[in-house]
Amino acid sequence: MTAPMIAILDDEPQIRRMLADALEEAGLRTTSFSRATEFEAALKTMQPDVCLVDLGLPDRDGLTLVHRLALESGAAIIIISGRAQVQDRVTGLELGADDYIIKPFEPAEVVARVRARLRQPRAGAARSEVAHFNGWTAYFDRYVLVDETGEETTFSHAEGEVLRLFLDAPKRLISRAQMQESLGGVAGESFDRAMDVRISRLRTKLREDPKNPRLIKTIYGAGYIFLGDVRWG
Amino acid sequence: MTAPMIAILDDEPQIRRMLADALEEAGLRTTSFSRATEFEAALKTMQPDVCLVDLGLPDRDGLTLVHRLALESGAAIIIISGRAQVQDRVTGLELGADDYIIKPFEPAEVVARVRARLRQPRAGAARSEVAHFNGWTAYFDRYVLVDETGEETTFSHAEGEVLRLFLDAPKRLISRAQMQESLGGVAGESFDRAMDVRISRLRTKLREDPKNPRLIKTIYGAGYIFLGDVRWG
DNA sequence: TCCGGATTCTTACGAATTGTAACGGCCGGG
DNA sequence: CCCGGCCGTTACAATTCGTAAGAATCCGGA
Repeated sequence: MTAPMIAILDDEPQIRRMLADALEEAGLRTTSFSRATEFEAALKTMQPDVCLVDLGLPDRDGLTLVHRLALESGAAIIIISGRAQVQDRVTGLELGADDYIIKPFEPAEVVARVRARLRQPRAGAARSEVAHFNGWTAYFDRYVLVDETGEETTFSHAEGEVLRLFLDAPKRLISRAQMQESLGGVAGESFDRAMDVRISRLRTKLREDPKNPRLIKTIYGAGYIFLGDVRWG
Repeated sequence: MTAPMIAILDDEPQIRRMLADALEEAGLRTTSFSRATEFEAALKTMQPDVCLVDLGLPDRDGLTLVHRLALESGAAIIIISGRAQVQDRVTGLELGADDYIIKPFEPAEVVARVRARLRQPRAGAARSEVAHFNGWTAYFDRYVLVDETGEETTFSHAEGEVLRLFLDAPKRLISRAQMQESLGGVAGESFDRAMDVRISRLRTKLREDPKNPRLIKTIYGAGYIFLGDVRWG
């Protein structure tokens, strides 16, 4: 497991230095850029986990850059800026930044905020279509489920939706309402039964013992919990 | 598609109001709490997407609460605090908060920061909920109770609520009133009987001798005491 | 010690929730 | 047009859990 990579974009050398020192001391890797063009070129080959971006760049409008980053890269974005107005902060965040730090800043706080970003699972990082859990492997692109002996079963689209929901939030209660929402059903009505059936079918494919389900657990009156150690990729 | 739910915890009514107004105007749902105990009780049934937590609470240490939240709930946590020292911010963030806003704040910025949190996919906080006591092991995530010989019994959600209450406060008197509150029952009514039944069923699963209960002791006219050496984890 | 009222325990029952088998409509490929 | 898989619906079984009711227990006062 290599250390997370933090990209720094700032035109003032001493600020780059200060940030890089603090972050590296915290056990993170860094790369610094002084101009947006360099930075963008580097992004084609590099995938940083967090980008620290100064808004006051000479060669490009910082906010546009932030917006593009937010849309295209999977990295978390932290703006570092001398512009302290509330309106600046709001627009920065609305354009997709994850945090906004005002100059002058304390390196320790920057490190803490970077760490907070690293705790989040990365969003855009091209989500894998393969998940492993408790001896099973699910290939969502092929709609195939493989058990530990290598035997294959296919699952349908509807079953896959439910399975993905579980694998995205393992060991957490998923309420019926949440499930309906995710599965695009209209509340109330007899859609409840449809959901039950989906889950029932999925349980069958996972060879669950009806009396003692190990993976998909029902919480009466509340929802479901998927117990399983999930690893994507 | 229901709007995301934001939980607000602050002891000052006017701040709660200000936050709730701003967030609701932005199309989000809110629930407010003035005390940590209320808040924690509500979390058992509710799953907010973001929690706004004031650190200066009268009835509990805010940082401890934040730490527990970060470990156990999947929600994003934003601290709102009057304490403006860098050190405060760093420890808050290190303990698991996702953001740290200093009072006095601009509602617009809070909304923008909440939105930034909502853009992230929720992390799957897999808390291991295991407690050992007197030869028994309770797995709350699996709703399973294992005795010293390894034999398994499942317990229901309602039973689990009671058991958790006991394990959280061993060797302490738990009054009926407290129990009703924690179990979400409305006072008065005939909910008393329901509680009796829950405890009765739990006693059966724990193989208590009705004449001589070793674990769940009744204090006539007062409540119950759970005797048992509890170790979590 | 004995008695009576209050409190708590347990059993039985029924309403609500959830599981699953069976049926039938829909759709795409021969 | 037929066939087969997918998927929602229906119907009925199984589980959970609150309520009612009677039994058991506790405690203070005679």
